[in-house]
Amino acid sequence: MSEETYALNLSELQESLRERVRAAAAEKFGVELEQFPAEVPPRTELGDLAFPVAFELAKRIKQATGEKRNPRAIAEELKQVLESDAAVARVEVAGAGYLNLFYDRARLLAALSSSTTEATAAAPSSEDRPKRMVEHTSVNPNKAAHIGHLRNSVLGDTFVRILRANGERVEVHNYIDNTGVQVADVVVGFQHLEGMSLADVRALDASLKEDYPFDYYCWDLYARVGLFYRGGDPDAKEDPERLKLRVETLHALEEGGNATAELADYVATRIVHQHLDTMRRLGITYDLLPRESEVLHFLWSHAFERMKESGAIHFQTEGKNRGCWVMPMEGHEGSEEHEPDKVIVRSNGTITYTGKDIAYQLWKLGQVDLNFYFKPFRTEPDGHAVWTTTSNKEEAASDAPHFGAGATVYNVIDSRQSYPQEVVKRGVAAVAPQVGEAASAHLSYERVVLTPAAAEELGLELSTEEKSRTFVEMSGRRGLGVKADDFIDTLEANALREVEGRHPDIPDEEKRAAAHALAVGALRYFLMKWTRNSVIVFDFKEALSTKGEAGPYCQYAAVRANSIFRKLPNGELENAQRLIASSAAEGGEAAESVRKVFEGEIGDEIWSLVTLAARLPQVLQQSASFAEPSHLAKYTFQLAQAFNFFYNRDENRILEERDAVRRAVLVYVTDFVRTQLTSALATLGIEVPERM
RNA sequence: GCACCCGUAGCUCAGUUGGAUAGAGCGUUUGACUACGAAUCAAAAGGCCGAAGGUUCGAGUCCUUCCGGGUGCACCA
Repeated sequence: MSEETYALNLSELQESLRERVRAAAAEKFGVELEQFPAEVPPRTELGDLAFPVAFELAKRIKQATGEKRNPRAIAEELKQVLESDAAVARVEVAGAGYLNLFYDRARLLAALSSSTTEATAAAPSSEDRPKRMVEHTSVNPNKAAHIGHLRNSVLGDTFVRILRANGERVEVHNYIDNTGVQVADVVVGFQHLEGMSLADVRALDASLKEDYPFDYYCWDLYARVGLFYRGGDPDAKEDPERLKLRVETLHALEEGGNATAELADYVATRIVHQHLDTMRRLGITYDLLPRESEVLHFLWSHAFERMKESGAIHFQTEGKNRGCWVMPMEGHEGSEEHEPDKVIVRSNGTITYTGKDIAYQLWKLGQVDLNFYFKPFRTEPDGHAVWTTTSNKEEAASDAPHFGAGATVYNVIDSRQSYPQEVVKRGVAAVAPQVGEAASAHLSYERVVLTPAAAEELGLELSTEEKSRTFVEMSGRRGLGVKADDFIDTLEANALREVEGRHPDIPDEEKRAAAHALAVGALRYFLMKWTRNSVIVFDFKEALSTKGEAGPYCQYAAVRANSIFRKLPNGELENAQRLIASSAAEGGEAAESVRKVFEGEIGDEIWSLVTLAARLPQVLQQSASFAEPSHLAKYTFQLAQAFNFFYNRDENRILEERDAVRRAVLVYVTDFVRTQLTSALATLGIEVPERM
């Protein structure tokens, strides 16, 4: 390696160059720069890095001294400072005063490989790091998961992977509302519509076929209950008399220790397992499943005390909220119909959803001393243990991990809950000012809706009003939605057909594995390519596509790169790595011959591919700080696209390249790109199959 | 009424914390497979970035107003 140790990756190099600019600005112009941007020029010909800092300096100098200086002249002075860095080959002053830096391509190329292996070797997250709590999925355990739920889970899981890729310590929660209205409704269905006992439901469950499992059964049953409440007319209002069944059932669930609660527990637990099965197909797992029943029984009273002590809530003795414990929401306007205060405990003594949420959030942040009892829920095939909470002390495992006590909390919840989430954040801050609002983040996202065409494909009869709209909302009550398992099945079947056609000779097991990887790639990419606050209008044709901006496109680029290495003689990659490293270390002619490969139009193209691939750590960092996984998805696609462009050039055909140095560079670059691409895809939860 | 989100190519969307000539995919038209894999690539066409002001050396990006769409503002969960 080089005799001088300089930055190993681009962001470190960039930071050290920025430091040089900062120092030079202070020394030469007496200006202290705080934050100033460094950017990637729009085209490689313009350089690898640009500092549009001369404009800012000209302004600051004028402010300080009244002296008017030309930005170009300022840039010229900074130019020399930057050129003295060994990693910088040259600097150009462009346009009105841009400082454009060109890296020493031979040197940087050699430095990149070592930084990559370090960056992609799944940075171990040390125990003493602050813990990031991510809650996602949290699907009501009363029916099969649909595509809208998948957006939540994939978003949450991808964010978890991004945090981990940044070396963060993460704990993943999937909150289980096992005593809520939605579970109660399905119980009403079993008990009152079908006259079933727990034993009957168990027997039914055991008798159901694979293509119509329990969660699908409940999906339909739930829709029937919705219809039942409306007296059989989907457009009618809910009948208060029939709704009494719901209230009674809900009451029994909260009470516990009765047949209705037992039935509910069976339904909820059974469906949680099915949800976990569904999510596991996409590579999604959890550390802890906190259940509402335990939040109510164990956590609430302690959290309630803290809320009262801290003055975050107070008892209302008059007005509309008389008899309630409320939290004032300052800055939120009240009106005739809307009180500015938020009710936490109702006048009948029951707790609102928001109240429970604040309690749970306080626990996540280590602000409630009490701990739950934990027991193992199940172990995934890869050995990952999933835990849950329990009210039964006897069941409690003594070797449970230390859950809770996180430094920050990210809740993946759709944007309609922005206001309740705001209340939770403020509530936590009111109870625990030292934690404040900054510890709570709402990862809000827009929902998945259906095109009218997609809704009709699902067999729904649309009203003329709905047909004229651009989209139709999914509705559990109407039983309208694209079931997650159905959709994954379709994706896998389509992919299997394609693989079958291309590689009829490979073993069936490999075909199925490839089809699965492609289905996951298509689905996860499809759900991740949009920014969080963009509504996904689900269209079958688009969601099933594997062409263009899609997961399989990215996988295909990696597969093609890998297949080159299958055909390369043993040891050629290692030789290429040695050659690049030694040429950079020795300099002189050896380095010159490497530089020559990067000259000209094609050289620029190859170099731009290298710098794009090298940007992965920055993209990961940015995706984490903006909490926006779609940035990573977009980047991954761009990298795949850039590789395909490189790959399709006749001049870049590695196996036919005769020039030893050029061939070594091509091998080295291709290896670097496939490593970064594979790493980016892995962070998106997408695997690269051997063949596809 | 109040708060938040969105308005960019025919369609669906990006646009890197204010930077250089606003980009992709789909769709349309044309071309490239006895292959380092065509789930690919090349090329063409397509734009008053909702409107009007303002701040700035510089605005799709920031501020104000307006227009048009979405979502919240429960003692529901």
